[in-house]
This record gives sequence, structure tokens and C-alpha cells, in this order.
Amino acid sequence: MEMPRAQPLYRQTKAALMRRMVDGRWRAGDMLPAEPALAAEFGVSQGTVRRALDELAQINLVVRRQGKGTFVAEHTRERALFHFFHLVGDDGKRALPGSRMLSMKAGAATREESRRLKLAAGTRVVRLHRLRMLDGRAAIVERIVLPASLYDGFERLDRASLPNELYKLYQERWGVTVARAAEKLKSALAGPEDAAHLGLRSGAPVLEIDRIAYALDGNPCEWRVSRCDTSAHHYVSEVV
Amino acid sequence: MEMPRAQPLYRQTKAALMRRMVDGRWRAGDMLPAEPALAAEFGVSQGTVRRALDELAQINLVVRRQGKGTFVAEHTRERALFHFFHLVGDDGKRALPGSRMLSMKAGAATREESRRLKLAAGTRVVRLHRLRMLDGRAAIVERIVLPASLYDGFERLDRASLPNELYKLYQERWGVTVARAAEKLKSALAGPEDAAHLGLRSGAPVLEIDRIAYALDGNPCEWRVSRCDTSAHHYVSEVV
DNA sequence: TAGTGGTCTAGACCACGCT
DNA sequence: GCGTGGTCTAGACCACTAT
Repeated sequence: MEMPRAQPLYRQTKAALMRRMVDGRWRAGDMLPAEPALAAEFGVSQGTVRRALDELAQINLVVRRQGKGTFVAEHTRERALFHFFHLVGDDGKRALPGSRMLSMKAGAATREESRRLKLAAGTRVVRLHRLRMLDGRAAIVERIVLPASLYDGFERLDRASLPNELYKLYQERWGVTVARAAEKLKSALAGPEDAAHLGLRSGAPVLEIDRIAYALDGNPCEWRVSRCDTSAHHYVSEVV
Repeated sequence: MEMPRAQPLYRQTKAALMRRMVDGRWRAGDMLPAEPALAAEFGVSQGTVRRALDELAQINLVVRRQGKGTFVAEHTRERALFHFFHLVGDDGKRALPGSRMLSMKAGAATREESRRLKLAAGTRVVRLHRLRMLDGRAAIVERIVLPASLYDGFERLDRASLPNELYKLYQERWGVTVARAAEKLKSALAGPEDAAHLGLRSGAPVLEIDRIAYALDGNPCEWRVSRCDTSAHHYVSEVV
């Protein structure tokens, strides 16, 4: 007599595998044990392990390479660019963004910040303000808010040496992997400050992208608001 | 001695199944033969058919219902709303759009229209201009361009009786199923005409969504440019 | 009760990457 | 040559839907 199964075996296996990535037992870039080994360990067939791994590959948490093995996904430049960066030049060429950090400060979360990041009121956060370039011209002003508890010592980093791809930094330095993100887009008018940074006149149209990034464990790990000059670029979205 | 296989069996099967939907042998809403029957017909195992059907389900071309069967996907109100309509109220509630058709005219495609819809220059197109309401207020001005050859007799339809969900109409009346779409978003300023329709002042920010919709056969079947008032709504995008 | 898709297994063989 | 993932098969059993 067994209890009715809440989840099929391959989903339980998938969850078990994911847990090992969340708790840091397997880190980004690591190779997983081969399928027969995992099957033996979990007491399921290789087919069941395959299905679990296939679903993990589908959401980009692992990468499968025939002949080599299955690896925990890393935030590479390519992934940041093709997966999490949706601005494309109007000529269809992907613009490679560059960055210039304008400021970095820590402080207590505002009500809005704690709401968006699901933090207790007043929790410490780090705020970044940076300018991003596309094809050498200022095109995006970004305000980024991070829960300080997740990124210990962030505030003491050298502001000028912060890399362009922050997600890679989060992952390498604090083991925080951005697994997915939810974006909200609006059209807005450039304020005087944005206009100055972007070389626009005040009142020019900008695309505002408000993004919450979620870590492997499902909790928010970054709030980012980007205001973009879309006069020579556009945001792409594929609908299936 | 066999030629090296270009595509695995399950992909060939998937393509064969898709062909039957493209050529109208199976129409939207039809139930497909059961898996063992398809397996016998194609001379493959049931597992291979399953894999082909699973991939078709993943891109929303078929719907699988346990105990009932596998069906060719239909454009329902829900699908239009949750899949192809990305504007959401700032309170998080999905706004149900209403529509008012402003004009419908046919004519020869401009250079730009034929480029976007991959038509020979001067091909006949139908142009629609409509206003969409969210929560009872005008919020979107849409310009839609259709290749007239795909939608025979469209121009003779009664403009006022056109339904809100055009994709369902395309599918039911002409067998044209919108399988996927590519959207480009920009921020723009409302011109005098848009402003009048949307009840905004000229120069207010609007979100411009430029969408090419593709039919099952992979060819463009609609070009739509929507200019949206995003003061109380936003466009949502999920990144995985 | 019959028919459908959903899960799970076991095993054969292929394709790829390395050494 | 060996170990990896990728494909394909055959068959058992479960869960859901209809009649």
C-alpha cells in the first residue's frame, strides 16, 4: 500500500537535482555524474533521470553536451547577451553593451524596494546606478537594487572595476545564479537627469524596463530599472 | 547501406504531422488518431510518435488531453489573451480588450509592407485601423496589414461586425493559423492623431509594438503595429 | 468496460569527444 | 577504445474520460 503519488518520479528527481544546485553541492560549471550513476543513486531508471535532466536543460539550468557530459549552466557572456538582454539594433545586429558605473551606495530598503524584493522593511540594500553604451553611445540608464545580505561585501568592491556582466559576478563570487526574470515594460519620458546621461532632450521617449531577477531558490535577487533610448534600437520578444 | 540520417525519426514524424495541419488535412479542433494508430501508419514505435507529439504540444500546435485524445490547437479567447496579448494592468489584473474598427481599406502593398510581409511588390493587401479598449478606456491604436491573397473576400466583410479576436477569425474562416509571432518594441511619442484617439495630449509617451505573425507554414500572415498608452498598463515578458 | 494519454522500465544501438 | 549523451524500441502498468 502506497500513498498516492503527488508528483511523478521524474519530477521528484528533477527537484532533487535542483536542490543540489541550490544548496551549492553542485556549482556552476560542474559536471554532473553520468546518467547511469544518477539512476543508480536515486533508484530509478536511466530514462527517468534523462527526463528530469531534459526538463532542467529546457529551463537552462543544465547544459548537455553529447560525448562529454551534463554540466550546471554558467552565466556566460553569450547567455547574458542572448537570453537576458533584449535590445537589438534596428538593423538587426545585436549591440554589445558596455558599462560605466556612476555610483554605488548602500542603505536601508525603502518600502517599495522591500516590496519588490520581498524583504523585511528596512533591510539593507545596495544601489547601483550605471550607464550602458550601445555601439559606443550612451543608450541605457540603469538603477539596480540588491539585497545586501545575499551579496556580502558588495559595497566594499571597487566601483570602477565592476564587470559589465553582473550576473556572472553574482554567480562566481556569491553563488547566486539568476535562473529567470520577469520584466514589465512601459513607455516614459526622459527626465532632465536621464536626458543628460543619454544625450537626449528632456521629454524624449524612453523605454522603461522594470525587471525582477529570481535566483535558483525562487527568491528575488535583483531589482533593475533600465531606461533605454530606443531611437536606434528596439526590444525583441518572441511569442510561440 | 543507408544514407546518414539528416533528422532523427521523431523529428521527421513531427514534420509529417505538421504537414497535415498545414495542408488542412487536419483542421483546428480535430482529434488526431491515437498514438498506436499513428505509430503503425508511420512505421515507428509509439514512443517515437509520443516524442513528436510532445514537441508539437510544446509549441502549442496540438493539445493533449489525458483520457480523451490529442487535438489540433484552436485559437481560443484564452489563448489570444494569455499568449498573444501582453498588456496587463498595473494592478496585475489582465485587462480584457474590446475593439472598435475605425476603417478597412484594400490597396497595393507599399515597399515597406511587401518587405515586412515578404510579398512581391505591389501585391494587394487589406489595411485595418482599429481602436482597442482596456477597462472601458481607449488604450491602443492598431494598424493591421494583411496579404489579401490569404484572406479571400476579407474586404467585403462588414467592418462593424469583425470580432475582437482576429486570430480566431483567420483560423475559422480561412484556415490560417497563427503559430508564432515576433515583436519589436519601441518607445515613441503620440502624434496628433494617436493622441486624439487615445485621449492623450500630443507628445505623450506611447509603447509601439510592431508584430509580424507567422502562419503554420512559416510565412508571414499579418503585420500589426500597436501604439499603446502605458500609463495604467504595462507589457509583460518572462525570461527563462 | 474500453479507449485515451501519462509514467516507468530495460535494453540495444548510434554519434560524439577525448586520449 | 571508452565513456558520454542521443535515439529508438517494446512492453507493463497507471490515470483519466466516456459510455
